[in-house]
Amino acid sequence: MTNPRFQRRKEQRPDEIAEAAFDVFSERGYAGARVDDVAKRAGVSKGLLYLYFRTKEELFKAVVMRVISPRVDALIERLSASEQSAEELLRGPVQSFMQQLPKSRARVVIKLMIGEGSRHPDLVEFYWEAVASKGMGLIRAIIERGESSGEFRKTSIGDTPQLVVAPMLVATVWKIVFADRELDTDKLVSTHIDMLVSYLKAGTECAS
Amino acid sequence: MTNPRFQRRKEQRPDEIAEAAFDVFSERGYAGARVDDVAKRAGVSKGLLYLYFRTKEELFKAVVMRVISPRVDALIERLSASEQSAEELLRGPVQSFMQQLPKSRARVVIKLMIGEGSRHPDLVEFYWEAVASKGMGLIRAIIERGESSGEFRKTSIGDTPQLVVAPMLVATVWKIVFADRELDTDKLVSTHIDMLVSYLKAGTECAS
DNA sequence: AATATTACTGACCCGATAGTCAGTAACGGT
DNA sequence: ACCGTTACTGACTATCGGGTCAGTAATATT
Repeated sequence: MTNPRFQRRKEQRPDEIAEAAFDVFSERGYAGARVDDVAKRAGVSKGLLYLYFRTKEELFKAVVMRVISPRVDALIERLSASEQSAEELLRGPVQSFMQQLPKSRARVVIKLMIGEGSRHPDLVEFYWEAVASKGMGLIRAIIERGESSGEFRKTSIGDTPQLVVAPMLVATVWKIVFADRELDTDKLVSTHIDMLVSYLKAGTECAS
Repeated sequence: MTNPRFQRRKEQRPDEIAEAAFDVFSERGYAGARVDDVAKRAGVSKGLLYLYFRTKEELFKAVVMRVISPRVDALIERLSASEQSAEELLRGPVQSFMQQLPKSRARVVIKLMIGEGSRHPDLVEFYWEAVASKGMGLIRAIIERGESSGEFRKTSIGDTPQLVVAPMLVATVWKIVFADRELDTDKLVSTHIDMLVSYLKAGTECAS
């Protein structure tokens, strides 16, 4: 009846701990999360956690990087491989990505960046490099593709890609703050995309 | 040479303390702000602070309420008194409000709500009552006025007033997270309003 | 000038929690 | 079966910060 008190699993530990940390940070924010709780949730002692992550802040960074990077890279990959027209891209993958994110776990990262980013400048730097700038670049590229193919007229949207992404952010923030109060995320996004596309194409369908 | 060590200024203290607290919360967030620092910045002892505010949380609420309510009420006041058409309202006061907010001090309240709202449910409740629902109602009223006067066609924008306000939120969040990295707030907002209005009026100017 | 009132101070308390480390036990090698 | 290595434990320390309160001094009142 001597089942071992623990197992030695050097390989899996960091991932398991980061996963647990993600949950705890989601619920409590950075400052509110206790390292003890992270360890407990990972089924591990606090000492072990500190063996893999030098400080709480280090842990925080690891979490953000793990959750975000894969997602962004996957999207970029998918879109740049695609042969679709600009409008198809916007109405298809871009729209569905924007609809998913506010519901996904990743939304918590947005919360953390807004709430605690100012005290982790190098994390913001990383986020900018790995996420924001890539995302903006992608949007800009799509708009420009549409403009040069004649699908879209010339507008100033290309200069402010944030505009395309705006409803996603609103939906995300709304869910973070007002969780329960109903908001139809999908409709918000699709209405916006519809508006956006018709703005970009204005003058294409009827002579002004 | 005996200038008094302090003055008794019962009336002004709460405001001064709230003001200082606003600054400290801005820089550090709720959890990161030390009550000692707030007191110090207000030029007051910690004990006095606790004479006017029962807990740190109470202080937090007071700050949010002071900063937000006046602003919102002023806007509502101004708009409901106005005789302008829906389009004029959107292009005028609504647009300029949306351009101002991301630059104003009030933007920090957004940050606090997102970052720490989940641990202060009654504050979220207050914010919903005093700000969000009023704001959404106002937007909806403007859109509906435009629809019933024939300025605008029937769209689903009226159902998702968050859409109108989206670029303001994006600009605000952008400034919070990426402070230094340039973003032309004014252009972001004006482009969006332009897009919005032309979407709402589509079919009015050229037969489809 | 003496007294009463109360706005205000700051040293203190104490619970919470980030981070440490001496010791323990799982597992691979022989 | 007996090491030797090291992944792992959990009790401990140090510190930080919210909240208290006995005392002090600025003003009002007489």
